[in-house]
Amino acid sequence: MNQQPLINYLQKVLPMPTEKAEQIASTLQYKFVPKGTFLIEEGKVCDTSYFIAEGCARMYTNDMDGNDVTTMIFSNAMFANDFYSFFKRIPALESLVTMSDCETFFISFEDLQRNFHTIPEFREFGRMMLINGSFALKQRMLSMIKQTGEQRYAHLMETKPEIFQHIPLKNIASYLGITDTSLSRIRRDFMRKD
Amino acid sequence: MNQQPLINYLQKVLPMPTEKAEQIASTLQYKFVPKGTFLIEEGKVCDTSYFIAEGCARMYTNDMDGNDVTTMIFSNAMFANDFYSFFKRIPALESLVTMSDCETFFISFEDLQRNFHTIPEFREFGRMMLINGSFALKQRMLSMIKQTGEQRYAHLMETKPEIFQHIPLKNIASYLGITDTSLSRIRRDFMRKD
DNA sequence: TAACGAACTTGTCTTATGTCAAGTAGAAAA
DNA sequence: TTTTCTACTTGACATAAGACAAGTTCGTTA
Repeated sequence: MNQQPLINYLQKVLPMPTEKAEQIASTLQYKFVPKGTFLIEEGKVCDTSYFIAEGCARMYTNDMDGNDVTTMIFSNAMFANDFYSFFKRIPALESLVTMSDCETFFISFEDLQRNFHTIPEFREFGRMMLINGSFALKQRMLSMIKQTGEQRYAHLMETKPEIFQHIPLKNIASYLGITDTSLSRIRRDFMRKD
Repeated sequence: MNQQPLINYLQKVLPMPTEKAEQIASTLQYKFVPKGTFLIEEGKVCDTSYFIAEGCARMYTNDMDGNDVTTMIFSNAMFANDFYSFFKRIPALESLVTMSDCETFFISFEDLQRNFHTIPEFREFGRMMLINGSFALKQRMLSMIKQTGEQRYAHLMETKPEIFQHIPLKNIASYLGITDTSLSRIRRDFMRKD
């Protein structure tokens, strides 16, 4: 239950004095979460927010044909949440499941609201996290328009190589917007190049 | 300078007493913006936020090959902004240009920050707008994964038919993630069906 | 040990979409 | 009026990626 990764994350998103970061960190509770645990379940209101200090999780939903589509991949030092369900208090449209044993710090909706009202830095931190999340989403959306599946794969390999150790390729494929068949061929071609 | 669309929008995003909405609305200033005006310019810090009460605008950026890619289309009763540039005080990566004469209400970064600190409802409104924006972005990203260009076109025709009167098809095509050639064929096939 | 199932690969064929180039139409400029 | 430009369309061909089906590999269960 080393809080350092959480403190570092808080300060990275919104520069603030270490004491403030420690104060905020102390409002989250440590929890070990084994592989295969659902942190968010589709259809239920998401009322806990998880910081994944160590480990890896996958958010997914089903499309009209019932196919499992990975919508987001969380790994070391990221906040995992369905903000839409969390803040609007409506059933989540997606599920979140751990893909490895995880070291997490969590906070309930109530405690988070209290923080919002009592710690201005937390408010700012929350805003920055939403803005950063939106930016990442927009970049990913643009990569769907501007790049090929192969380019998206190469980028993912560079930026988050660790996820390939925990997440099946078929799930990574849907995250990249391609089929598992295509990903398999892309990987074969990559092997041959190197 | 009828503020009603703005007041309606505020209350739609975050239900609040009409007096509160009117108070917030009074912190924005009316401005008529002719077609072809840049509200945000790539490379400059975005320090004004615009509510487009009436009219239509297009956000775009250039990809590596120098192609113009439409990243977002704003029309009646929407807030147009580059939050990433606005809140982080860094140069915008995109430009925003009006595609028709527009009736707008704008607010400066300073006034908005003041509102954040003095009007709790405004703070909540801002948070909700960010969350709604993220949700829309995620849906659009998923539509790039799960749907064909034709399906995305059909959806856009249903939800924002008005933009086809002001925005050239080539710009709409890049927004849909297809080429203008493909959009032209999709539209031809649609004509034949009906 | 054998059987099974999930993850992954590969072959074949199809399809959506892109690329490039030529052509049309209408508005704006000369 | 003629010219020019931009938006848009269309044809011919190329390519990325999907669909489907048949393996292969490997860990788990019986």
